[in-house]
Amino acid sequence: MIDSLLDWYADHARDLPWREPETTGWGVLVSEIMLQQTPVARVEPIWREWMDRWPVPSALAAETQGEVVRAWGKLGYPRRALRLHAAAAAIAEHHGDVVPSDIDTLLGLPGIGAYTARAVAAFAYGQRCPVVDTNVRRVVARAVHGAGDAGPPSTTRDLNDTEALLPQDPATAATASAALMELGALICTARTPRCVDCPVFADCAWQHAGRPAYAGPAKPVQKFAGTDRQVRGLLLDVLRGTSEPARKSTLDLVWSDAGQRDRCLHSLLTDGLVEQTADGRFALPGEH
DNA sequence: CAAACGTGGGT
DNA sequence: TACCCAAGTTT
Repeated sequence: MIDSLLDWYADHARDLPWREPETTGWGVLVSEIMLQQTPVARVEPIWREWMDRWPVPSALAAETQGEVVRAWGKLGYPRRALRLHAAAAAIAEHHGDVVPSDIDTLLGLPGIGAYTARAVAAFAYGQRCPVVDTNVRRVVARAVHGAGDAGPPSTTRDLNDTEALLPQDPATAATASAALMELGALICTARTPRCVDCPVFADCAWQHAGRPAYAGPAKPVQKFAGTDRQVRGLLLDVLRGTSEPARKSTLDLVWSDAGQRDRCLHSLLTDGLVEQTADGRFALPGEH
């Protein structure tokens, strides 16, 4: 199964810039953080800007938090920008401005969890370690277990299942990890899998089982309209758009419910995404 | 472990 | 038009 997957990947992998051989560990790390819960198409232009502007961790660390949040643009989940900024500072300070290759060391950095640590180890440093994201979990659920979709995550089982698929050679294993993710992104998709084009079709347990429907618990659907997330986004969007601090009265225009609006502004202050100036206005952090 | 956390494109 | 969903992490 892995051999046909590798053949397919060699022919069909997207030409994503962070996959170029010359990409540094820093480039890979930035891409992985940006790609968390965020589509490739939206990440690519921002990633290019960041690499031009901040080619090494210390360059990013030298910026204010506010400038980093502004440059994050509308990628979403802007706390990622703050954490990446903090990770860059730690890498510059404690790791010689080079992204660590050790998984446990990576896990100690802000914003880097089980997925991202292994993705960096594999894709930047060619290590043989299971890289489990939502794509891989879905591919494994179908191709290996014959289920219609992945059930709730189970860290140990997911890691073991994925590790069992990896070739022994580290560099090939890293490519296989990328290929599993690519298959999930392009062919073995969540909604309408393109099984007619699948390189693993002949070995797929889901096909052999007659493509049974997903039997597990329903996945919770995440609301957005009217939530604090939307209001926080609206508030932050105002501050990203101005170099001058904004008055409270300006921010009040983005949402009619005063209680919710104030709660959200307060949570942004708590998160460090917004700061209040000496004269009581509001701005992105570190820019006044 | 569940819930919070942005945003916008595809179906 | 709604709803689904996208390379997760943190609390």
